[in-house]
Amino acid sequence: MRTMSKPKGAAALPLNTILNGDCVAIMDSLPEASVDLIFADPPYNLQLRGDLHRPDNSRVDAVDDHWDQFDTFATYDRFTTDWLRAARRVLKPNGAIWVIGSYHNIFRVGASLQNEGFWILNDVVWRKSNPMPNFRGKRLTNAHETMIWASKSEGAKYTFNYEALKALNEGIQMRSDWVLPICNGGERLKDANGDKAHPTQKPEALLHRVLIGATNPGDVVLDPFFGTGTTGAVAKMLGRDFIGIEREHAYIEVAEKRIANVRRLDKTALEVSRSKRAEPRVPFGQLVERGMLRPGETLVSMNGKAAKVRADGTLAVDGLNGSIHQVGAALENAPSCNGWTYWCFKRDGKTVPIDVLRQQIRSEMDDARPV
Amino acid sequence: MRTMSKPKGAAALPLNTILNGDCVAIMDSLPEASVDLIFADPPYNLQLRGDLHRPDNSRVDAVDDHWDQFDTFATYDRFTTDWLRAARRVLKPNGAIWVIGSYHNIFRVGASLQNEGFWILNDVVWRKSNPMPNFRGKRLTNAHETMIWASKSEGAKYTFNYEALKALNEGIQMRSDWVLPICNGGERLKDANGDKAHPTQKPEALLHRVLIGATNPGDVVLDPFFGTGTTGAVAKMLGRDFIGIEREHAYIEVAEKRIANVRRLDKTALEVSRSKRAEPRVPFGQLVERGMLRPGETLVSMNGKAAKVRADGTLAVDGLNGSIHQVGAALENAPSCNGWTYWCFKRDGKTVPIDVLRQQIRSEMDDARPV
DNA sequence: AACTTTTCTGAATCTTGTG
DNA sequence: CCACAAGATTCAGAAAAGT
Repeated sequence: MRTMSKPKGAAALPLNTILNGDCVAIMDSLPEASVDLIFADPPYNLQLRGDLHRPDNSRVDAVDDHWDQFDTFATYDRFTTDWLRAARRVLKPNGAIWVIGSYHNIFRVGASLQNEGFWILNDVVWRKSNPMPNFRGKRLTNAHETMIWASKSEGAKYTFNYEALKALNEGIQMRSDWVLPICNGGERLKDANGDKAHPTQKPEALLHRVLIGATNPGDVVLDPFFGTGTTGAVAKMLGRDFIGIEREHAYIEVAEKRIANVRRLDKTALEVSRSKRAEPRVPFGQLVERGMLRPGETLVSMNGKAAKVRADGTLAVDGLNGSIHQVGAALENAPSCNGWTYWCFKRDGKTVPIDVLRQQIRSEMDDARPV
Repeated sequence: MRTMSKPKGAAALPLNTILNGDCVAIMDSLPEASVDLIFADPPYNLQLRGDLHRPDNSRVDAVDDHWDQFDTFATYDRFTTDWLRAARRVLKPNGAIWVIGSYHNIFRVGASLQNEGFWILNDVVWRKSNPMPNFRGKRLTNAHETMIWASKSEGAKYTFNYEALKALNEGIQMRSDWVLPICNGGERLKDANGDKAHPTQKPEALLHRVLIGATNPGDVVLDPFFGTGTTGAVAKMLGRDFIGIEREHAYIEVAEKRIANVRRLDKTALEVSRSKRAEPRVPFGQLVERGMLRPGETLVSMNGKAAKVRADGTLAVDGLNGSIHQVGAALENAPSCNGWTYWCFKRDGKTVPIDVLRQQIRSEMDDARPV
């Protein structure tokens, strides 16, 4: 009696297939309130201008695909509202949605989500361990993307596997910031020419965490911007069903081949290998920002040298300035110097190595360890 | 004649004071295009329902102040648009704004910023090293807040002290995710009863990094939601001027006392590492004019290319001639080339980059300049 | 084969001054 | 407004190439 235990209309769901076409039209053709989770990676509307070159003159292969072009914010908002409405219709009352984006689009997406009645549960920051730097030194390294997790409406009973995520995080409650590398290496899909098959392929680790935390085995996961099928691959691996929607034939072809090669995991295989984290690096500047040392304060070395702390975390001593390591090395006329053990500060008449302050910060960071 | 050297209307700026009242009305009363930076920590529109209790049944002291209550998203959007418009008017053309918020309000704030013509430069995640856990285990630990950094308009020349932030981060480009502890301990201001004076006091370390990175000494920083004055305290310490606006008398009282106790840092402590772009431009021809290089002399590149110096400060190599940059770019078949680091000259058998000669000229210029 | 060095690349709203 | 030229600018990790 398998069909009887399923909700009405579920039999019509095209499970574990990729549907080709516009996601709004296709979602409208699916039965109402039929999927448990939606994961969406919509176009970011990057609005890039000219070319960008690295300092070594190589050209950055930017996202200039036609599907990321929108005339105005208003056009993008209409696009967003349209697909969110269609998505909300196919979502079960206790279902949830995850949307990923960058500062180019995520604020518009978030506002639209709220306007359409979704209820935001968390915003989750994907902190990239290896982002592309800012080559021209004109802004901060754009080192993260944002995901929004929302239930269909306020008060809905969404799925949240608290203990599973806590286990993934070595027994500590999972935080809203996730440190994960970008997708490259063997995981990155290539086309026939050896070029990347999709400009913005997401890492499977990201989807792994989302699906473990927000779905149960057997749940139906819909991805309206399927691309090369990371959502489908991870869903299959974790024993969830998926429905993919994608406009580009080329991406579908790659995705189908990819997913065919995925093996559903048995339970024991679900264990994740985890590497122990090295001692986190603490920039000296943080001691200044946090008021542990004051700009203008004098640091001294064991052999009587002295230097002044500046507001940007460098040291200055007659004409010379640089990092704690550089200034130490220069004063000692040595090729290198560990500034952390070289410099001391004075408190209550006592001379204390600044490394003590670094240890203090590290112990605070341990409390926050996100992995 | 102090007033004559000041820009028009600047005399009217109420520097280093806290103005009591509604921020829109007060900003409208200030002269147009008069402040360099705005830091805003607007109400978060938290929409908390009822009380929250910890597992041990103690009550969480939530933000339920009357100033954080908005009926609907539309009401909040109107409020946001109103203060952003007023803020944009008082901002100088090359000024910038920072706004901090959480998932409750930041998406609406970000969309409004874009709608009003601000140009987003980065979104910055403040990752809290010691956030409040999620007691119910129903969501992820809300471990971060989001700041949006935007210029007044696209293409504006905002202030960004790239080198100073890089120095603060021990020589590595500053990223868009900042790990800092929340404000507690001695920094957390208490009222007469020993309770926290303000529910959402921001850490000074956060403002330190913002002001070091996005302002210069002497700049005017406006905070329209001043609260207990973290912005003012850090601005004063770092030699920036501030203007605070706050509705609640109780907060103003605390802030004034707090800021009075802050000492301004002296000038040497405020100096930060500066970008090469700020250094004076030296034409290559000057090296020839001064006899540091002789016409007819051969320059070589690291990879073995050679060119001859001509009397007018251009280089020549078989048929080709032009500036040190143009010839380097042509020889390397590259879009551009920094001739100063590309070309070397020979002295006493050693190969030396011509940039050394430029540095020599620059240091002579420093000696000649009155400090 | 093991190890070191070089090369390559990633959702990027990425310069500034002069004429 | 535009065109042109000077010249400043990158981090982590994997793959490829060299020893």
